[in-house]
Amino acid sequence: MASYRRNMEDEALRKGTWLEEEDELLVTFVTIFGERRWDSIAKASGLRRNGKSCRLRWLNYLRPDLKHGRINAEEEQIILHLHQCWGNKWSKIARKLPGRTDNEVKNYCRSHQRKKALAEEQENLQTERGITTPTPQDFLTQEADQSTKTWNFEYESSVIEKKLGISEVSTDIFTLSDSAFASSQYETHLTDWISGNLDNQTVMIDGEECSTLDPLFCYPTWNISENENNVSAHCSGSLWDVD
DNA sequence: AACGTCGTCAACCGCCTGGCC
DNA sequence: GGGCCAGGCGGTTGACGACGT
Repeated sequence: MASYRRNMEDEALRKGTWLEEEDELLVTFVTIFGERRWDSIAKASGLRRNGKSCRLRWLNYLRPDLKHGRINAEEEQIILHLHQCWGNKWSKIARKLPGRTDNEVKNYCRSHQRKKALAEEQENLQTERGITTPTPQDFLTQEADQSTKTWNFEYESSVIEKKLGISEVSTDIFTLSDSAFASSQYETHLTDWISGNLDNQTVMIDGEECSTLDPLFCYPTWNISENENNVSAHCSGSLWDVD
């Protein structure tokens, strides 16, 4: 009998796209009841939706603090970096982007990954045919060779390897492997840094205003001092000031 | 204009977790 | 401790519009 009643209730439930009237009703009842007890809201409002559906509609679409519209370049950088760091922790990533939902972040990442996969596929095809496209590292090395003796990517790499205690290095810290990063002193620091700095703040660096959301702000600046006995390196920039 | 393909986004589903009794 | 329930989360699907042919 109970299951029969449940079936009848389920059949009466609406699914699919929300109507404007439903939205208005939901907003009214969330205003009264607050953002909880979604089953009660669903029943009290007379909406033929279940509590989960109401909650989702509110969180992903109706919440007044939501930012509607396309993901901008700054947000894109944050999403991609944090996805590299945390993996598919969509809600965790979304919390660092005010006004964005986990659903938006997830959808964005998926379409981005699809594009990336396509690009890689094409790259592989080109490689098979013997055509290669230059990597950022190629440019770094070229530039270093031409402009200054102090900046040599190979040299920098080995210093960074030593500093982080890893065998492979990337100029993009977020692409470091989990194990390499977890074993370094920077792991805890980075987590704290991200938590503390992903609100858009303006800071002064070398007399210039910089946003803490600017991806360049995340990259280390390596100060290398050399004497007869040893070579020491210290990386600077707010993210890299461990001490 | 008609059709097919692709990308985006909203919504649903199932599993998991935490709180309460 | 165990069952129940509400809510959170990530994966998946389907609708729809944009764009190309």
